[in-house]
Amino acid sequence: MADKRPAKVRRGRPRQAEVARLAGVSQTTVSLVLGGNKQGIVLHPDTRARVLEAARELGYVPDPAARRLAAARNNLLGVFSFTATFPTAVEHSYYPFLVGVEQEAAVRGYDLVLFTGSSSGGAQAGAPGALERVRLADGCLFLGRHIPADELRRLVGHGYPAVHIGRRDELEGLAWVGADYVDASAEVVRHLAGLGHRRIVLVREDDDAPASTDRERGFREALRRGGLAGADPVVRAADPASEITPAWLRERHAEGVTAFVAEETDTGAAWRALLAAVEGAGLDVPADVSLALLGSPPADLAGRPRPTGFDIPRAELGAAAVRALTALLTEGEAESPLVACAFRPGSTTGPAPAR
Amino acid sequence: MADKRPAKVRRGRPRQAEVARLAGVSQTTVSLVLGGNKQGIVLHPDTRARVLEAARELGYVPDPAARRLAAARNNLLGVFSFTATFPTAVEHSYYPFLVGVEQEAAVRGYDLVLFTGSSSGGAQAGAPGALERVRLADGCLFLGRHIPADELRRLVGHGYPAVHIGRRDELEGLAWVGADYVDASAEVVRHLAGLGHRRIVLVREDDDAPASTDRERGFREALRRGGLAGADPVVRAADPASEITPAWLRERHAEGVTAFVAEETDTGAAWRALLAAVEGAGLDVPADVSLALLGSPPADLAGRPRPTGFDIPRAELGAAAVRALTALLTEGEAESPLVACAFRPGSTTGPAPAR
DNA sequence: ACCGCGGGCTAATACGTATTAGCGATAGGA
DNA sequence: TCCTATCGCTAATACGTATTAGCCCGCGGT
Repeated sequence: MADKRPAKVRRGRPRQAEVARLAGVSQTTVSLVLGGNKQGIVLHPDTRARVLEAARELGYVPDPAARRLAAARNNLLGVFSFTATFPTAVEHSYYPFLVGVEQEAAVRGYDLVLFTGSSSGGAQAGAPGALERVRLADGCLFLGRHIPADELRRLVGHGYPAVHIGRRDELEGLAWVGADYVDASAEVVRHLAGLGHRRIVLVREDDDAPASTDRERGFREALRRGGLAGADPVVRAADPASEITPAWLRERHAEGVTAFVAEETDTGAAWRALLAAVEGAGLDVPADVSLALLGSPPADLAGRPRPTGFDIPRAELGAAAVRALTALLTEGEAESPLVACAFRPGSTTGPAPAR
Repeated sequence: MADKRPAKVRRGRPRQAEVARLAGVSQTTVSLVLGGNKQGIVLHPDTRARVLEAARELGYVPDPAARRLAAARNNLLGVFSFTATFPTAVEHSYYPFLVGVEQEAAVRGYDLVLFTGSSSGGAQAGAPGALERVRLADGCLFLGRHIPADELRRLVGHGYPAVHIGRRDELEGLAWVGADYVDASAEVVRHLAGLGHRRIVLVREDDDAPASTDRERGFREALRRGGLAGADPVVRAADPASEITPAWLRERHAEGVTAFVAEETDTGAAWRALLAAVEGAGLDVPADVSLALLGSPPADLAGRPRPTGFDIPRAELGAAAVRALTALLTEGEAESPLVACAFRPGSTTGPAPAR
C-alpha cells in the first residue's frame, strides 16, 4: 500500500479523539463522559458505557497540561521564601511550615511549586524580576524576614493572590496569617504570676520586628492586668551577651526580681545570655529564679532542660496560610487570622522563692 | 492605530498577546523573543528590546501548562513521593533529599513542583491516574518504598523522563541514583580489621530489600579480601530484640567475636538490640567489644555516643538525582550512578582486645 | 399541518504558547 | 530592468481538553 502516511504510529498516549473514534462518538462526548459533565448534559446510558469501555481498552489518561490549560488554572500554589530556601541551618524553622502547607494543599487538591527563590546559588537569585516568576502559580505563599516590599506590592497591586506567613500589616492589601504572640506571651506571664512571682523582667533584642513588638505588648498587658506593674520591666539589649551579665542578673535578683523572660529570635541570643548569666551568678533554676522563653529553644540547645514558654504552631500556620490563599482564589478575599501558640510547661519555672 | 487601546485591567496573568499589543508587534514575535527562538529567526535588536521592556512592565510569565501543551519545556522538575510526603515521622529521612534537590535545581535554573502525591488525606491520593499529573513537569523525581510499578512503567514506557532516588533495578528503563552501600559497608569492615579485629559479626533484619542485600555483600566481600572468612558471620533476625540477647552476645564474645556490626533500617531495631545486649552483658564499648552501624543512628539516639559507621549523603543523592534528570532532559539519557557514603569514625570502635 | 419541547448528541471555539509557512520590502547581481 | 536573496516580521495552525451554542429527531398538543 502506497503510504498515504506512515499510519501515524500513535506513539505516546491515546487522546480523547481516539477514544471517540473507537466508541463511535465525538470528542465532546468523550469529554463529557470522562470529565465531570458539570453542565448536566443528558447522555444515553449506553453511550456512556461504550465510551467508558473504549477508554478502558485504550488505557486513556487525561493530559494534565491540556486540562489545566483549558480550565485556565493550574491548581498550583507557589511557595516563595526570602531567606535561603532550604539552608541546613534553618532546617528547623522552615521545614515545619512546609509540612502544614503540603498537607493542607494536598487536601484541597493543589500541588506546590517551590520557587528556588533567593536560595543560595539560585540561577535567578536576586534578579530584578525574580518575584514575578511566582505568577506561574495560581497564588503564592511568602515567608521570610527581608521582603522586597516594592516588588511584592506590585504583585498584589495587580490582583495577584498572595499570603504572607507572619504578620505583615504595613504592606497594604497583603493577606497574612500569623501567630498570636500577644496572647501567648501573656499566658506565660500569667503562669509565672500563678506561681507567685511578683517581679518579672523581659529581655528582648533591640529590634522592632512585629514579632518582638507583639511579645512585649502581651507581656506588658499581662503584667498590668495582674497588678504587677512596677519599675520598667523590659530590657532592650543590642548585644545581649555583653549586657546580660552575672553581675546584672544578681543585682536584679537582689532587687526582688524572681523571674526572667527572653524573647525568641533566630539566634536565640537573649535566651543564651540569660542562661549564661544565671549560671555565672551561681543561681539555681528554678529554685532561685524562674526562666521562660517566648518561643522555641534553638536547635543546638535541644539537650538542655525544656524551657517554659510556648511553641509556635508552624505546621498549623502553614495550613492556615493555604486556607487563606485558597479562600483568596475562590472567594476573592480572605481574612488574616491569628493562630494560637501552644503553652509549653517546661522545667525552668517553679514557685517564687519565699523572701 | 485603533489597536493601541490601553490595556484593560486584566484580572489574572498577562499573556503574550498583551505584551505584543503593548510592544506593537505580533504574538509570534513575543514568543520568539521570550521563548528560545530555536529557529534562528532574525529579529531587529530594537524590536527585541521593545518586547523585553513590555514584558517586564507587565510582569509577564509564561504559562507552564500552555508551554507544556505546545510540546516545549517548562523549566519545572517534579518531585513525587510514594510515602506520605511530609510525615513528621520521616522528617529526617525525606527532608535532606529535598535540600539537595532544591539546591541543584536552583543552580540549573529549574523550579520544583511538589506533587502532593500519596500523602495522607490527599485529594487525589490513590486515584488511578494520580501519577500522570507529573506530566505537567518536564521530568520527575520519585522516591519512596511502595512504588505503583505499573503506572510508573507506563510513564517511562511512554518516554517520560523519570529518575528514582534509591536503587531500582527491577523496573526496566527507569533511571535511578543510589548510595553505594557495598563499598561503604566494606570500608567499615576494613576499619575494624585495621584495628585488629579478626572475627566480626553482622546483624541484619530478615528482609530482602536491595539496601540490605548490598550491605551484606560489601560486608562479606571485605571479610574475604581481608582473609577473615570463617564460620558464618551473618545473623538474620526477624525480631532482633528477642534474638540478640545478652546471653547470645556473651557466647559470641567467648567464641572470639570482638566486633558487631548492625545494618540500619527505618526502625533501627538491629542496632538497638545490639546496644541493649552489650549493656546487659556488662561489656564495655569499645574496650571489650567494638560496635558499628551501617548507616545513621535513629534520631532518638542522637544523644548517645556516635556510632562508628557511615552516613548516607542524602543531600548529595538528591543533587545527583537532579543531575541525572537534567541529563535525561538534555541528552536523552543518563547513567545511574552510585554515590559514595561518608565514613563516620564515631566512638564505638577501638583496638581489638588482646586475647 | 404547525408549533413547541426535551432528549441526545456534536461542531465550533477557547485556553496560551511554539512552530511553520510565507509575505513585503530592500539590496545586489545579471 | 528583472530576478533572486536576504532581512524582519506575521498569519495560521497545532497541542488536548472543556465549554458553549445549537442541531436533529420524535412526540404531544392545538
